[in-house]
Amino acid sequence: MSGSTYYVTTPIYYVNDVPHIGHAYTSLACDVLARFMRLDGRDVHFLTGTDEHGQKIEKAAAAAGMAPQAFTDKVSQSFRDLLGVMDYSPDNFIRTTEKRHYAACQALWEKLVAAGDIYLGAYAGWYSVRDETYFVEGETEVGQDGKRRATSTGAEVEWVEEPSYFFKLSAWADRLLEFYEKNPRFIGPDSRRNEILSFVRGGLQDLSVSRTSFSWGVPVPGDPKHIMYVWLDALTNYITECGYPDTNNPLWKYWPADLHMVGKDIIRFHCVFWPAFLMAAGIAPPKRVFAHGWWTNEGQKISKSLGNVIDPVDLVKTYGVDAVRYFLLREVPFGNDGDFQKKALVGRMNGDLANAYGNLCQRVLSIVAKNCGEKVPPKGALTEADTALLDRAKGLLTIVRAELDDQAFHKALTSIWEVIADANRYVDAQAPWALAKTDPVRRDTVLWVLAETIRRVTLPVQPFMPDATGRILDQLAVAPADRAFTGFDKELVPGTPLPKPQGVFPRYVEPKAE
RNA sequence: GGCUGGGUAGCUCAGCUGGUUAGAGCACGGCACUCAUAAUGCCGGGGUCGGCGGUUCAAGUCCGCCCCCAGCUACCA
Repeated sequence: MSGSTYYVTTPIYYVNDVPHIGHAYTSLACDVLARFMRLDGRDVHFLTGTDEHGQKIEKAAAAAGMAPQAFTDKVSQSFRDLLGVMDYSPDNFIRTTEKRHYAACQALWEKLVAAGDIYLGAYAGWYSVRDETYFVEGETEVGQDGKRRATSTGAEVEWVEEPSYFFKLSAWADRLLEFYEKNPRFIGPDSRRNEILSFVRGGLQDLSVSRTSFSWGVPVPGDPKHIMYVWLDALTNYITECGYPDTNNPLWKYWPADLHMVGKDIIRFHCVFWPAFLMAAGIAPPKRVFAHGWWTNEGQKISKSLGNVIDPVDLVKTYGVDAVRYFLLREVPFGNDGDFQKKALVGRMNGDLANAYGNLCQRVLSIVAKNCGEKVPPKGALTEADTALLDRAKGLLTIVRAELDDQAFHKALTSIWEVIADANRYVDAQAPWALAKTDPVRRDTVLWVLAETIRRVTLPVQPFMPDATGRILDQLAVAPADRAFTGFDKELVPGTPLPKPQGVFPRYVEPKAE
């Protein structure tokens, strides 16, 4: 386990949009995993980036009077800005407009052609000249005048066929089912796995993988009128990063990816199309794809038209990055949809962070500071209560590791906070302030047990709240090198000088004026 | 319509292969304590476990029917 590679990816975000809570959520989950695995000694590669091709971008750029590349240079910046705001730690930020990505896409294409999985056919659909786009049957309706129109735009549509290359996806259904069977962890959570299985069991159609209706994208080798359609372009970024087609590239060691984190809307691309492409090209599919849910805002579906889009930058400004990170991963079972409520966020901030965790640190560290000469107190003989608490804290790393292996962030945090609650109970039961008068030796041991418990609890919280936990570990004088999990069993050494304690998780008080 | 997953305390949810008085967190009420960020701890109220019927010594936990909710049922990133 230690030293082994861990490659985790976010989807590449389409730059047609500005970053919202959904983007932040996906990347946050990846960031926590990446940070955890690094602390756990893994050789981590964490990739995020932007998808910058396609007709929408081409048109948006034209509308802005800009060249497509200049346009995407500009709008992809907001996604790069989010990295700092949310404290993400990617190893690279990939863009589909990079030259190496063109090379990778074209190499993959040629591999698929050589394998006989791509053929030239015709893509047919209901085309709206006005919208310059195709609609599927279900997106259109026939009016009273007998004419068929796009339901969403009201524009008249006509049946059009254009030449297009197809990928023989229909031939891959059985092999995909066999792959799912042999790799039960390939799709998470289980509910999504069921959906994908039933979808593939229902049979697959060949997939149109090129378009001639726009030019902003990767040209098809040997037939540059054709531009690769979204699937082949976007998904390929994951292997572009590793150097494909150069499997001697040092980064190739990270493939196959350990985890593609995605929103539930793009699970099919990742769980059906992508492994089929890869298997057809003789490349190993990723080990796992996990689809998380969506957020609603105070019970309402989020949409631009409703004007209730949640801006992660605003959240961080108001509540702080650690609280936002904690809330998003603690409030909702990861994989489920969740409802974003201010009062729930404030409840978590004040209840879980300020009252339970922050106050535990503060009450313990301030007694230590006042009674133990601003040093780690001496550790005497341990009672049953002492070892019971310490043992629970010692067990956390194994528990959190297992939960994160399943992307069960909420369970990992719940387990940690149970120990925090135990520690608060222990403080009350041991009453070190009373021992100060009767048995200062025992008091010191109690305080040592508490400080050591805080240290053990805090190490696995680091990936979730890197800033606050860093400050707590500073107050315990834990050396940076001992904050990785190799330091988990390095107990606090009595006599180590400690800095003056300071609150780390302030209570959130609603501003007076709204 | 079909498929899948759900309907358990005010809210969010745990309850594995059926077995003592159905649990947790939050919210609410009372008490204790005072080291601490008016924090913490203890106690308590509150549930026809969607409905009806069945199997069983025993069902939230199995079977049948019904009601309700969510997701999926492909070319939009």
